[in-house]
Amino acid sequence: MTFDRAFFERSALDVGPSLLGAILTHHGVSVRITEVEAYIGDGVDPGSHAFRGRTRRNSSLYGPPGHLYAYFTYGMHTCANIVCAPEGTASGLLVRAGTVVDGIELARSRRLTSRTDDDLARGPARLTVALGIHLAEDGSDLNQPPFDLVVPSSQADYRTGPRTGISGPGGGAAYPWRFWIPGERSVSPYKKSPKVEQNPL
DNA sequence: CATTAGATCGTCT
DNA sequence: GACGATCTAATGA
Repeated sequence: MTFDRAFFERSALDVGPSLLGAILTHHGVSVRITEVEAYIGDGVDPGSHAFRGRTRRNSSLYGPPGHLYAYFTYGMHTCANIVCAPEGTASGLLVRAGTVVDGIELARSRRLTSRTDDDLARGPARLTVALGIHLAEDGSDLNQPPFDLVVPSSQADYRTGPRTGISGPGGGAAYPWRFWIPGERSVSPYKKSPKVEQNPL
């Protein structure tokens, strides 16, 4: 065990910044997390998969904190979330980007289209491929093999901005619920200098 | 570097 | 039946 369950029992908005710099490991590849997005549950967050309540797909988002929520999208991509908040509350952090710190050869072999090492885990779907995370692992405990997650002991320097890739009425991108470590080349290139707005919560 | 189009299918309405 | 919490290749400045 490399993290306390209590670490993820808080709101994703609080866990987000403190998770930056964490090391996520899966089947021979380790990544230092450099960018995440918070999604808070059920009815309050139009951008969340759980906005309209519990379904088969998003059910692990309601599960125990510190577990994996993996989903399939755009007909070809799998993305990974870390479940936050107490069990029963749908909240999570989409892991958007990271730097490969171990198993880089294996990561390269999984991401043959990647031209540079900076691109190996830049973007949520790419990161999932680099780590070799499969959709079938949805719901897995990140504190148990083949996963491992080491959370930082101190708060890293970070920035906030609007979430990316969210559309629809109500504008799920309205709030600065994206967190990243400045100066990291692995952060998503999209909307690099977003306007920072007030956090409504 | 910036913008754009196409790919592709599970999930929910 | 419509639409993604996206990525890549291609094109133009």
